[in-house]
Amino acid sequence: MTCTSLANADVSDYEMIEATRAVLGLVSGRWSIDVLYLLASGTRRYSELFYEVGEISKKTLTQTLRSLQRDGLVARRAYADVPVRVEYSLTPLGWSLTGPLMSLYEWAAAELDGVSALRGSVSMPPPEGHT
Amino acid sequence: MTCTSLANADVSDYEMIEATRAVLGLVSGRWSIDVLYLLASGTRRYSELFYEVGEISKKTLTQTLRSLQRDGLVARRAYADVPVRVEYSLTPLGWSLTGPLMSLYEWAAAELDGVSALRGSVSMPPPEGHT
DNA sequence: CGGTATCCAGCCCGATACTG
DNA sequence: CAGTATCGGGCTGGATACCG
Repeated sequence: MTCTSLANADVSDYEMIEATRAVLGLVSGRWSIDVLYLLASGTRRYSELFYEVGEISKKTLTQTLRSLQRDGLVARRAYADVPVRVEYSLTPLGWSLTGPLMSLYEWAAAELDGVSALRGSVSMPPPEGHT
Repeated sequence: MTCTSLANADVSDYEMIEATRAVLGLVSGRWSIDVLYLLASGTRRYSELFYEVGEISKKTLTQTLRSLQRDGLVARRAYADVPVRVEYSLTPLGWSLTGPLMSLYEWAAAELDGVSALRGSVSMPPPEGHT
């Protein structure tokens, strides 16, 4: 079976593939992770996200936000103030996803040791020559 | 800090974002997960993967394999037999990644319960609550 | 401030055909 | 069997300008 690291060996490969890929799809956007992590540290206004993410365009930030919103990971709240104010935050579902996401980070930190190998492009020192 | 769900609150947001995105990058190919899960259940020949993955093209399968290979997740082994034979398998690093990947699947199974909420890609026929 | 509209570039992926 | 070569299409994301 596939899952030696877990107990539920009764689910099909196909089901795991589909589901895993679907989850990956939720955060596959170029900036999804950035937005998720930023919102994990607190509610933000649109312009705060725009500034803090860095090089993102407004169009793409909006797209990213809408996508996360549609998937139920992020909540949008608009206030009728006169310079308009909109705040984004993580939903409970969004929060729950930070766990699995952290396990990916943990893996990187443990296996790739400091992530230095990941910056730019991943170049692993070959544990043994592959022919 | 950001990580209320974990203990290591001493790493920067930036570092987590970079690392998490890097890991995501390793498996971001359309077929990476399929290949990884398939290889997780045992070594396969090229043609076996080609058949088992389903709708993938040879070019894309090769690309996916090369990418996973470059990242150190998959090992390639060629035999000089006369109908050429090539076998692919997971490296220890590849194996170690199946854990974090499973936690993504677990999340989907727990939070999305049937994956129906996952846009378009996953078409679950009739929801006959299995628990 | 918080977006849209429009145009455009790059990348990933597929189909088909050919090769050692 | 296990690829490579070539052409092409769709989708994501960027730049800029404009709007309530």
